[in-house]
Amino acid sequence: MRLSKRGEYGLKALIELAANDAEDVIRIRELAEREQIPLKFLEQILLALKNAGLLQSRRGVNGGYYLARPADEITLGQVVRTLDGPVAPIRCVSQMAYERCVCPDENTCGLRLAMLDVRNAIADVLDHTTLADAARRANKRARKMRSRAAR
Amino acid sequence: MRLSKRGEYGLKALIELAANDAEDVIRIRELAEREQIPLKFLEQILLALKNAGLLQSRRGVNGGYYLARPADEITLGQVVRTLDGPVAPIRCVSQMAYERCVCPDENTCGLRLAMLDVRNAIADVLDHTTLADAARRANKRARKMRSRAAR
DNA sequence: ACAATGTCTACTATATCACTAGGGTTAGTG
DNA sequence: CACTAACCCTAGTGATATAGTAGACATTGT
Repeated sequence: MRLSKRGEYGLKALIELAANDAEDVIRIRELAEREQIPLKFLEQILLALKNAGLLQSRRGVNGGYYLARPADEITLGQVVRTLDGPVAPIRCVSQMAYERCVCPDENTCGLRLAMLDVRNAIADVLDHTTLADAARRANKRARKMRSRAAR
Repeated sequence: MRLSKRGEYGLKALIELAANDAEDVIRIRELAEREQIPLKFLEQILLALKNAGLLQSRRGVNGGYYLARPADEITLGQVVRTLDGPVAPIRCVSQMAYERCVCPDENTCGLRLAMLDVRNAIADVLDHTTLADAARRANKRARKMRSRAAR
């Protein structure tokens, strides 16, 4: 049930991009430093995200990355599936990578039915939380902390 | 986000045990054949489950395994945690294996807050589904199919 | 005694993870 | 035009986890 570092780093970077009021690019190095991510590893991750159509980039001097779509149109689910593959705990309940299992009848397999619930619970959260949501929640909390500190 | 074969086999075996009206033992070999699980691998798994207090066994002739508690008092969560470790996608939201992450403030980390939702969603299902539930759902469906076929 | 069962530990092949390395391409700047 | 700053792409690598196999040992019923 684990999110890989790949997934973790990718999400962090995208949330950072979402927080950084859209449309101005950010360099990989910048993101890597802010989030403490190995630079070359992050390169690969952002590239994969770009090839999946979630990011766009500008090359050369003053280059960098920016979100391919508005932050509230990119869900965490899309990101996780791109970087970590299927969200389902077992293949026979996966939408994106279904594979029949060995049990004689899928509809009478207690394990499968339970894991289907798990898959749906995970997908529900991941597919209904956008980068904008994640960025907003972070900022809201941060603002609350700052105003408390200011008193 | 994946359940290992270890976890899968363990759950299948326990659900099978739960379905097999309690208190009479089942041999490892029996379980392995019914569920198509490599015998020696299943041995290890059941042993781990026993050491975790979820199973009990009788040795020697007519030996075998049986549930340490009633099937409606063992949750899938207990099994998964025993065989696959923490249910949380990242350590910093884990109950059983918490570990601080690198972000400066855990309460303003957008990723962490989202993953906390995911963890809770998973735990909700796993900790509220018992072996009895899983076994019952399987049987119910099976009965429905049989009665439909009988008509 | 012996056969059928669970117990325990060690080993192994393969895959996956988390990177690192390094060369290539594009685009501004002096 | 040369140079440099950025992204692009592929290959390699060491460590760890996964999914088993193997085999000796312990217990119990007949």
